[in-house]
Amino acid sequence: MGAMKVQEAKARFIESWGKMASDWGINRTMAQVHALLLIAPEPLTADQIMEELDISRGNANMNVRALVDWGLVHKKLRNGERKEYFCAEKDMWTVVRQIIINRKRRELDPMLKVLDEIAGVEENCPESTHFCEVVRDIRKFSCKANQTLDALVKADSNWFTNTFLTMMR
Amino acid sequence: MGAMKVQEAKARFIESWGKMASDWGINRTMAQVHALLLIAPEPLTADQIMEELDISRGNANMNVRALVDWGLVHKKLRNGERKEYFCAEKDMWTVVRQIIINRKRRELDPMLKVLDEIAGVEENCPESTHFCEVVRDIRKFSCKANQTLDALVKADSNWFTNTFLTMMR
DNA sequence: TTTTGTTTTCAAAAGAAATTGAAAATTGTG
DNA sequence: CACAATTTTCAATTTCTTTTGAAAACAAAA
Repeated sequence: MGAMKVQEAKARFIESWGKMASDWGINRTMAQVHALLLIAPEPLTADQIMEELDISRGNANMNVRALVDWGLVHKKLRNGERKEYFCAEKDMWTVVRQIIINRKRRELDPMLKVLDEIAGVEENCPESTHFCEVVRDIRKFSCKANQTLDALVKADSNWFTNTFLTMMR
Repeated sequence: MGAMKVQEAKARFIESWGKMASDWGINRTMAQVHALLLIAPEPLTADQIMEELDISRGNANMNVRALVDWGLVHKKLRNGERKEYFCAEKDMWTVVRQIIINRKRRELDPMLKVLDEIAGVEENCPESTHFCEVVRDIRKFSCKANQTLDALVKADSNWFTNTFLTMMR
């Protein structure tokens, strides 16, 4: 069997990255734009993104901006040019760290807040006692996960790949 | 400020659990059924789930079955009764482990397979060289994540809460 | 200031996903 | 077997999400 052509490989990468993201509750197009910029050797303009992915200007704009908000894509300006160029953060550890930071803030933190509040429910019958037990257990666990993620975010790339993973053997 | 009433707290828990899940690409109702069973002191029937969450029979059936497939809910039969009862796995470590196992199999594994395939693309121009670099970097990272998750799944609850998290300080 | 190139917005349309509910299938019981 | 209780299925519907594209806003240059 012959080796795959680079154009086919790129298309497969963009498709899979998008599929994976949408499984994880992230807009498919946002992930495809991210994938496209990850494998682009040079920064791209909005027009190039529209062209490559065959999407509208509004869509391209929205999703590029979301990626910039997530800290996964950077805006680049070239002197003498009015167009904006975009390029993806290529360091995988930084990419993962940014994703952890964002999802933690948007999803884990609000859940922890709710758990805190409902853990203080009045406990005056067997039903509420059982409820409190379950909630406190989940709360304890979530706090640990929270701490772990904080530590991971602070850790640097080498620490992660070397120390942490060797230990995991 | 007075303590929250248990009925309100339960409703808040079910709502938040569902919200969090849908952010993560999981059917909201599936998570609400899960939340309901987590805080139910006794196993519930399909009819009780329909009643509590105000959903249709078909919906209740689909989502309970999905939860059983995920290993998060167990079917219980009472002798002399034809109805099926359902109760949630209450051990949080088991819950998290099951979720990791399922999502890994459904989403990480297929992505790794694609990365393997496209990492072998023919490398005969600067463009394909850059592409290969990026893909191999992502692949290396994903393999590490994969190993880490495997180790986590094998680890037991105490190991997680004690060893791992203490180290994370 | 006016023109021109570029980005942003957002209401409407299209598309995807979840839900319903009634019919069909299944399963235990007399 | 026939009956009754229960679960499962799935086409039609509803609901939620994403995308489009044209108009508005913006910003650099003339």
